[in-house]
Amino acid sequence: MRDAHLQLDYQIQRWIFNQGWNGLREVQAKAIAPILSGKTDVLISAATAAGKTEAFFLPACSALVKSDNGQNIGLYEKEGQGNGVGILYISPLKALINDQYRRLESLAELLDMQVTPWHGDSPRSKKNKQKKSPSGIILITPESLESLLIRDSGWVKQAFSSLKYIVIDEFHAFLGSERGQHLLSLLTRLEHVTERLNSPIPRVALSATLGDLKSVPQSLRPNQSLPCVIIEDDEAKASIKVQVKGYIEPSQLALESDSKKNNFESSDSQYIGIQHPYTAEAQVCSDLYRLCRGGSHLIFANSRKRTEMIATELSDLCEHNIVPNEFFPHHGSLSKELRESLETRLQKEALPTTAVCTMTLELGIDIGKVDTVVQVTAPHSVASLRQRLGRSGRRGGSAVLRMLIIEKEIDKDTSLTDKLRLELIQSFAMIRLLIIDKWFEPADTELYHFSTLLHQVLATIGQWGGIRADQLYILLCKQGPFQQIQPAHFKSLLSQMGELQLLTQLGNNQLVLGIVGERIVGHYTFYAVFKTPEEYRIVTGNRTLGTLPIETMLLPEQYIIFGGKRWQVKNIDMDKKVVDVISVKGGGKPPTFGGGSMSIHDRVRQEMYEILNNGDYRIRVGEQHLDFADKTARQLFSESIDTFNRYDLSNQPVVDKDGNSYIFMWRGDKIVNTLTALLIRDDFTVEAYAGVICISKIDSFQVCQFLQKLASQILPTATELAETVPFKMTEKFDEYLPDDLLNIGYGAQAFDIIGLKKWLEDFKKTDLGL
DNA sequence: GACCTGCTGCGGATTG
Repeated sequence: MRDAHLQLDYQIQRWIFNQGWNGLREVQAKAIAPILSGKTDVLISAATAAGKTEAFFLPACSALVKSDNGQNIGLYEKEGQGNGVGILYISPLKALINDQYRRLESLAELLDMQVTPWHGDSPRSKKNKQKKSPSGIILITPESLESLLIRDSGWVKQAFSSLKYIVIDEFHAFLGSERGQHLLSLLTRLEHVTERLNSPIPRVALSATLGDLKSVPQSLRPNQSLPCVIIEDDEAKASIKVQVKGYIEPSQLALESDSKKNNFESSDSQYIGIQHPYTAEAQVCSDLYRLCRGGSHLIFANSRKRTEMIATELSDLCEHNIVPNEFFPHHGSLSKELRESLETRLQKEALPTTAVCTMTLELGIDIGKVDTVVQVTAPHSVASLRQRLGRSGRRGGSAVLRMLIIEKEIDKDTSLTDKLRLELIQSFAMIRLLIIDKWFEPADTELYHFSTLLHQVLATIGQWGGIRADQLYILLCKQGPFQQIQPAHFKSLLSQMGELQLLTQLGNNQLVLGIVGERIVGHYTFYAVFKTPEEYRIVTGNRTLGTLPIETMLLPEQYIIFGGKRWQVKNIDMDKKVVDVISVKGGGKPPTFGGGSMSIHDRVRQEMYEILNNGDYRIRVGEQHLDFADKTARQLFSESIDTFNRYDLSNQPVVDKDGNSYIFMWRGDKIVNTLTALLIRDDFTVEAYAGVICISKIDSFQVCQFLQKLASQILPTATELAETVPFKMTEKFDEYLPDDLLNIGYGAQAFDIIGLKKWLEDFKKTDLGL
């Protein structure tokens, strides 16, 4: 293995030597032979910054150089043509393509190889050069590849006819999503147009470490026409340090009496900011200021709204204390300029910098390592917690994670779910699953993706002009990734598309685009398969601050927080989708951002039950119990345990309170959704929050009777249950789907009938006292 | 009581 690099082209060995590297990393050495062979797919799974991209590009470029030596180069140059593109690199982010382009420059120059960044913002000149003379490496997004296939498939056929490798960066970011399904379909269509279905182009997937590696090759190439070699990074993991800090939000009553007495800065508060009533949020910001100032940190705040509030508060604290600001927000609605200036500042490491961010800084973009990662409010999944934690741990030091959790002070009005401190318990559960079990949520690769299938039908017809239904089915569902789609589903889809004039069938059985289909495919927003809310541009003077998805009504004179500062709305142009704002000092109420529902995994909820049932969240290390909670978090935990025991939740899943019944399933949202939908179907008044189902004005005896009855019945299928749900359109092209497919797709995504069945069987046993 | 990603062709203004 130590001499693995000797298999590489001499010039590439020289390049490695010139980098001053101390030999190749483990994954880099292990990847050389399978990639050079060019006969298999390869999955390279390694932690961030383990040199995955070089692990691919060094052997791949080596293979490219060798096959080019002395062959036809003179002839092609004379004709003004290249000898075809050798490597197609696909990335989920434009920013990653730009990073990668910079990193490849020196190697490409040495090998005299053309490298072309190809996305919506990359220069037309570079694309034109590549168009004239296709060769070397293209770095592209799935959407740009779609546009090439539809608008210029003749060129694609010619330019990619001798393609040697397709490499997909950040493969885990695609896995299981609509966009991932789109990508796989694009790759099949590419093999089809270049007549390579029988001699497949090797696919190389680069990914952060994944849960179940064995299942990934199936996802990388659903038709299994090439084997796959898995290369894993075994390098020792750094240690992790975790702390959970609890905060108590004073009840409304306490706040009111506080403000009457006018003692805003109460005695135990270390709050050092602008005078306003004590809130847990203010205490959180005060602690963040103290913990983060002077270092380099990431604060994940879960929503853009909270991200803005915290970033603004921290900047205000800097101003108040007359020190330079070092806290900046980073999220998807901020302009590219604001985001990039922060990314550059983090990268340079010259000034202490803390980014308050959403998942925009979770993956991809190179910002180096930071001192610590802070999570404010519980993360939505163990997988994202893990990815965020991976950003911490400079110079081989331990990764440091702080979790700040706010729970409400208990008074007479406190709800049962609030008393259980479920957000805190969820945080504990996620930390334990990550550290003890080394578990995180797998991607759901069982979904149908009908919306994306409809998109691909339109795109493929757009690409070929006309195609027969049976050819379309074979291409997309047999050779391509839509392997779960039955011919009957496909027929139903096509006839609905015909009725809506998305397509038309000609006399010779060719399907062509209909009037509506032409309009959809012709519009530039067609290429992406994912849905985006309407965005308004936020403008002050001549400067665009960024964009904001507007779901609730925004009014003139209203105050908003944006880009870490306060603004007042002056004018709203509905046609141009522009909001004019002016900078203001002083308070304001931000608008609400979007809706949506979380999906907590089964295993997280079961771990929460285990913690409460055992009365212990600590991590056992040998004889010791490691307590990662601070004093307030411990107090909140003991309140939770009190409530858990008072209602006998260990044995009793249904309890009465204030005339309502609560069902504690301790299961994931799919199973909770399933029972909720069944209760609604049978006319109960139901609300589900944090995995707890509340049924209004009914006693637990009646609920138990209903559950008993349900346990002995044959449950409806997920599709049948979906028929009872009024609003099911979640994806971009759902509005064109026939009802039967919409129900199948929604049912598979939202419900888990088997999971509910198992829970009901357990319930039956406990309820009968068995 | 959630987040993120991406996209064309062309007309007009500006610059070398």
